[in-house]
Amino acid sequence: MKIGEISERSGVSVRMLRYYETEGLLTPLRRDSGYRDYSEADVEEARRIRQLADAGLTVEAMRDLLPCIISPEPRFDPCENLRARLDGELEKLDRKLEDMARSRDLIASYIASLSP
DNA sequence: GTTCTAACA
DNA sequence: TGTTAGGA
Repeated sequence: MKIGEISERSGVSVRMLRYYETEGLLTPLRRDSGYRDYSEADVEEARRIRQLADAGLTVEAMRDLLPCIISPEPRFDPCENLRARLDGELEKLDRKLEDMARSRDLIASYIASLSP
């Protein structure tokens, strides 16, 4: 199928689908026309990618995680680092949350000093 | 009308 | 990420 169809079916923009390909996350075949040719499996892969992206994960993190989501059940060999990776992402989010909380308090104090 | 690459306000 | 240019 062409890029437009997989885009609609996966909810991933055409722009992002091309970007993910340059990052090695998706590798569609090429037709003689030069058009990308996606498989049915690519649709599922694209949907997984969308979920990870929705979770705020970077392409780098997705590269580690995607191989572990192939089958919802068995996740052993290639996924020893999955826990570590997710823990790392969680820590990154925690730090971000702390920074945002500080910004929030700062802005709140500015507002408070506005009209006494 | 769709897709491609490259590049930008 | 969107959008646009210029081709195919």
